[in-house]
Amino acid sequence: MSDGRSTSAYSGENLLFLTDEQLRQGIEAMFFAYRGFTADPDRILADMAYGRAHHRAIHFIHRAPGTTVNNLLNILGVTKQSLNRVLRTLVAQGLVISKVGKVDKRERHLFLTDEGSRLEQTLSDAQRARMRSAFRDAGPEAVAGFRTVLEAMMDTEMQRAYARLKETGA
Amino acid sequence: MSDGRSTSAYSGENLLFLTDEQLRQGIEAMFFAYRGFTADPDRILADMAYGRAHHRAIHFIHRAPGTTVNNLLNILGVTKQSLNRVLRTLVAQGLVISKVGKVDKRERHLFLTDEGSRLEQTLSDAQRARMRSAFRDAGPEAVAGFRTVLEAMMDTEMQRAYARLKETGA
DNA sequence: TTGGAATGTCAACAACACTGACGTATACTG
DNA sequence: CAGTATACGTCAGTGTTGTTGACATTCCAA
Repeated sequence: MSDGRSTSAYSGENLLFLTDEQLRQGIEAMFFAYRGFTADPDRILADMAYGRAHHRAIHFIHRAPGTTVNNLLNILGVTKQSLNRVLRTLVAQGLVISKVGKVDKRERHLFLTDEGSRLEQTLSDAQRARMRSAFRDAGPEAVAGFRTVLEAMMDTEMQRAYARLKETGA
Repeated sequence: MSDGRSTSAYSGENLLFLTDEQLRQGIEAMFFAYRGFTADPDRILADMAYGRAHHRAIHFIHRAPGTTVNNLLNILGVTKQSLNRVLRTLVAQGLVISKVGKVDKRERHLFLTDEGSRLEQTLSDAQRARMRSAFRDAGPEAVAGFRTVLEAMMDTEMQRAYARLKETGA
């Protein structure tokens, strides 16, 4: 280990960034960063009767207005019972509207009300502020690398979902 | 917004990577990637009576053998009662040993048993495999950027905890 | 030595995920 | 048209993980 060439760290090209120690640091960085990532919205939601699950639903309904329940289910990766519990309270509190589909009446299309939009704005402002600060500190090249690694870390279905969302927003 | 210079996208240097759209993509990338990040250990743990909290405890006990409950508490960012429940089951199942401190008998020092180490190995192998694959696909520069952004996204206390862990492992 | 701070444990409760089962309305297909 | 599949909602039960509150033990300092 003290040699520097005996660890298979060099094999044609420099693979030092793939040592177990580097991977472990990446894992721990991911853990700590995700805590920061959710900290601000969590604080805001703690005062209301909502939690992280509500935030996620609100985020993606804002992102893709008119999305169906099934679509949201696939994006969020939870069971319909779990999503339904969240959605039920959001509709009851007047943050979300559920409209029967016109072409397919089995479907329900989801929209944020004005009040729902306001909450979404408050939450995403807080989360964006932290992301912006982190991006600014790190610089554009680091940000590009950040995104590249994250995409590579997703399951392939999620890569597709992510790519679809990217397109509709750009 | 259609001008190209009116959006403050250019102000001395190129700040296009700080648009709300870019930030939103970063947020969603973080969300989807974290799901992938935890998916493999979660699958393994689902078959046992353990969950993600057990994984985290095992990870950091492995990382810093002999750590106290209080120390672990600060790293994990949960209440001591929450951690205690997890530790209790791990001790009961013989994965973790809790030793009364010699200099301060109030403290409990935590260690993995052989069986605990085996589980840790299984879990981290799975998680590392995904991380390694993502790192390899993305390349060393992207990985450096990834780490830079994640560090900037942490709370300052967590940055310190992360830095301390980095030192003890390198 | 006594009172407060630190450390850890036990108990009860809330949030949010899961499975399984069922019901209703609508769409599709032979 | 009959039968099947799909989309959505709901009830009931369970498990993990977080929370607060109450409490015991140990240490330390006034």
